Amino acid sequence: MAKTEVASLPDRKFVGALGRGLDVLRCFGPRDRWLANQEIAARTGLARPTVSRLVYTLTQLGFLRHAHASRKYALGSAAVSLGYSALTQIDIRRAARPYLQALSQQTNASVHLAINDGLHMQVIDTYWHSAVFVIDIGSRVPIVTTSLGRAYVCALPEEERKSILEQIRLRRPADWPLARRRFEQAFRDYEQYGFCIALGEWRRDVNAAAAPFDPCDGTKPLVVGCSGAAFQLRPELLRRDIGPRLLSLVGNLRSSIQPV
Amino acid sequence: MAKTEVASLPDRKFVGALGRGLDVLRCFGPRDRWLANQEIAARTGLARPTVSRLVYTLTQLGFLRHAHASRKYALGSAAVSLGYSALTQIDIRRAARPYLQALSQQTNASVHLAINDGLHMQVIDTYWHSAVFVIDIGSRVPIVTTSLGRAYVCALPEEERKSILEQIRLRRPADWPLARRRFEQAFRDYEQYGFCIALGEWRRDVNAAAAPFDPCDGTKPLVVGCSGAAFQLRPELLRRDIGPRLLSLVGNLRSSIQPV
DNA sequence: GCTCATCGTTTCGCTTTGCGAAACTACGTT
DNA sequence: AACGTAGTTTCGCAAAGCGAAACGATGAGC
Repeated sequence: MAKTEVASLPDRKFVGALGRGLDVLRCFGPRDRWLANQEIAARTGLARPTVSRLVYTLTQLGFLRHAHASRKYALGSAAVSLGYSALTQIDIRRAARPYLQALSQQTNASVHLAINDGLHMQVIDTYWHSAVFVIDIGSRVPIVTTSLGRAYVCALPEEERKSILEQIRLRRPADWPLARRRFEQAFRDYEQYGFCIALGEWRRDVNAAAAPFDPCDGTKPLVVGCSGAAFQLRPELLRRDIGPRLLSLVGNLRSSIQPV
Repeated sequence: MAKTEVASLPDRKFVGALGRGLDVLRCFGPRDRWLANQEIAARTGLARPTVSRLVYTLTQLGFLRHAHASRKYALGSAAVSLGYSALTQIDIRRAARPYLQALSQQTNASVHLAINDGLHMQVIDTYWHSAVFVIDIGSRVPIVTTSLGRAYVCALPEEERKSILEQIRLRRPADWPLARRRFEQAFRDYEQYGFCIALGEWRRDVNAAAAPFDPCDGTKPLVVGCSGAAFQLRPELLRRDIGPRLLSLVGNLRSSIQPV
């Protein structure tokens, strides 16, 4: 009765204190760069003294840093390090760089490489020409309304796909009917052409196409996407030109990492 | 007596289990992408059952992922996410991009933006022309032997500088006499010119210069550096041309973020 | 096939951790 | 000055979670 939810799960293997600490770290994001102790407590549902200690620990270890003026915390350099260590492990990123750059130049549009994290896609590399519409490295975009997200979901095995869609349904029941129809269309596109398209759904006046890339090493698929102003990337262009280019990019990428 | 070192520090505020879990995460790096349970145990000095539980917890939360084949672990997508969340918080990075790119083109050399993490500098953005010598985003370079590291240390307030140098001394007592002389030279450079230089110390045939940038918001200084083949970036060029360019870059950067 | 070695997981009892109510402190505000 | 608010510290106690040892799984050597 002391514990609220964990009581039902007497998982002896799970180290609670570590989980709570990581929950604290997860509170921080592009939206919430600086958080006070109490905001963290509110978000995580932890008692304030607990938060106080966790934050102290995380600060000691460099995962958080403290702004004395505002009495708030932000992610620290150890978090950056960790993320980059994680990043360099994705060596596809490095292999893909020249291809992305080339595609960006050929199409005069932005090109992105993204991985999945929960119900978002996280952009891990990007090239853009016009600075009008910028998704920088590190941006996160929703899975439902973007071509990046859809291509990812389409590439998943049946079971995982259902699981993700179910989570999306639960998250926003109101939007589900529309989202579902759109996704089914995307899935037909994917089966027929091998890539997905989204027209002005996430941001008005931004069209995009994306194709998945399965590294075939047991890890989750990555996605390569191309996006730009709607008046530039007309649906026909995306379908006839950009989409096939994405597919050929993915093909090149595959053969360039295969020998290794 | 159960605890080895923590016993002397009865720090009631420090949450040990969290610290241990983060230690596990820190084992992973560009060098060690895949680690087995026991390797982690060896590195962290934790008992194997403990590692087993921590790893289980971290995997549950997406910070590690498991390769069934090799029975090893690697950093997972949550780690990438966290790092990127941390990254986007450094908005100087975004502001600096065009300047870095321009400098790289002007000098035909590699340009880096780096932050400090412990006794290393972590590269958070990079531009290069020749692919001969590549420090990719996410690379970590030592603090002692690189211009990036020295510029950082030089820019620190007296007390912190001493603390870092002390750590370096303790880490590698044998190298200290040389490191010290080199650093003192770098410090004179810094005081006189505002930037630091390193000639072939970290990698033979690679020369570099770097200048610190203090964001003046209480956070640690960043460093901008320029490096390239020794035959191209001769000492005189670094001192007369590249160095001043770095200073002007830093100045531009400052004025471009000041209004915001 | 059998044994032995190695690595990972699970069990289990004991100690210590580390949680949370409440008290305390430090600021800012009315 | 009194009050409100956010953060920290105290303290007693439940239980978290650590580590020795047992167990299980996998692979090598013969």
